[in-house]
Amino acid sequence: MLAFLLDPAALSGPADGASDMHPTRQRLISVATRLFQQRGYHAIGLAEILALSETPKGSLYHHFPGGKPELAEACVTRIAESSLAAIDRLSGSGLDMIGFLRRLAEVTAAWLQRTDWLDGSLLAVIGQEQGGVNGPLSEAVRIAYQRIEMRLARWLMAEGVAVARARDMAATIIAAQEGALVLARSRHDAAPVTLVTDMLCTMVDRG
Amino acid sequence: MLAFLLDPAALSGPADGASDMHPTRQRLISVATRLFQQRGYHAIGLAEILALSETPKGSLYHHFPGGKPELAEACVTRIAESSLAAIDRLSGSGLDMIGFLRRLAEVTAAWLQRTDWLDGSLLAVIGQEQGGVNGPLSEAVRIAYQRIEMRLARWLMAEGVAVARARDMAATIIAAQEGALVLARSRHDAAPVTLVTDMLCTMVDRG
DNA sequence: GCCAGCATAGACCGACCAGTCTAGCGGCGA
DNA sequence: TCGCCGCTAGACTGGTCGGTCTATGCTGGC
Repeated sequence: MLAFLLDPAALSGPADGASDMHPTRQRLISVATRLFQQRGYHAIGLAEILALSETPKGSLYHHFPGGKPELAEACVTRIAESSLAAIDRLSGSGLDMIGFLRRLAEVTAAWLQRTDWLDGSLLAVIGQEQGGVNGPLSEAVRIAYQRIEMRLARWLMAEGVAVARARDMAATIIAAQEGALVLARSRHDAAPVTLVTDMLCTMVDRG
Repeated sequence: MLAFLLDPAALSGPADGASDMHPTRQRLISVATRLFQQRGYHAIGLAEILALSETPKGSLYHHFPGGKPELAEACVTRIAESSLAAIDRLSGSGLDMIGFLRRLAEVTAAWLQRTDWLDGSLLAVIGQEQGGVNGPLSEAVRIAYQRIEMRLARWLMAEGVAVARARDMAATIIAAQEGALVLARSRHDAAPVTLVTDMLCTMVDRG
């Protein structure tokens, strides 16, 4: 979910401990992530990824022998790690829970508008497309959500929320944000993000 | 969103005023809806739809001259109309708002488990895949969400909610439910649906 | 300078895609 | 009985898909 804190700029930011990654690999993941999160996994052909990233096909299969699925998996993992880093950044910035949620809504709304509603949640779109299919890709999405949820819960616990409740609240926050994103993109209107955030704030407020 | 009240059985139920529709057309929409909501628009080939519905290609293009996009549009519209009918049915059954949300959660959880997490929200997956693309298909999704939201808001108003607040609450309910569905499918666990419903109930309770 | 390897480069392939087209079925009105 | 027409039927096509393969840089260690 915090996935949508990310824009292409953030993707190549220092938050990702990926400076040691081969530039071609990095470029492929970056371009593929953007395309996948805009139109999903199946709608994007390798040709488009290769053209936009100015990479020949041979390089793709050198860095990702598993082809398209492996590349998508790398994108999912990358999004997860960037999200974890974003949570850590916020948790170290002195914001309380309400402040965090408000800030998240601001960033999300700005991102949606800036990308002209083109970008969406990579995890949501790939997760939905893979559906019940039990492949490594849907497994990667599941793990990504789980990791984000746990990190979020850990922070909520540090803010004084009880253990069991923290897990539940984290899942609720992620679900509500993802849904708001779906609706906001369809309507070309950031209002759902704000509305959902209001609700989350009262939830957090009451414990 | 109430989209997910629907399973294949419900789709061919009497709730749809489509008894006058040509059986082939009906069969195509029914099968295509199920496939699309499981794996999205682009992952499903016509061959699969035709095989499962035992329909030759000529018939598809007879009933849907616009081809795959027109078929998908019909699926979206059908989902919207079934959702409206479902809302009307519930609003006439004497349930209060909390009762409605609880019932929705029950039905959704049961549906997810029964379909082994294969089925998802047609509107969400197609909306995400189409992204910012301004085609008739994404427009159909937008309109579907809008119609569902308005019908839901109308009912909330009948339950005593103020006009402006009803619209906001309706959007929030849809967003939260859609997000819960995304997370639940990925985790193969209906808990997010319950969690989100708890939050929605307190929202509705406080007005 | 030379070799070894990683990495680039893109021609090429069979499979599959959505969509077109012609042919034929079957029931109903004249 | 005949002809019409809504509908079925599926062969066929051009294009695109993901993936493979061979050839060619390019560069750091010797």
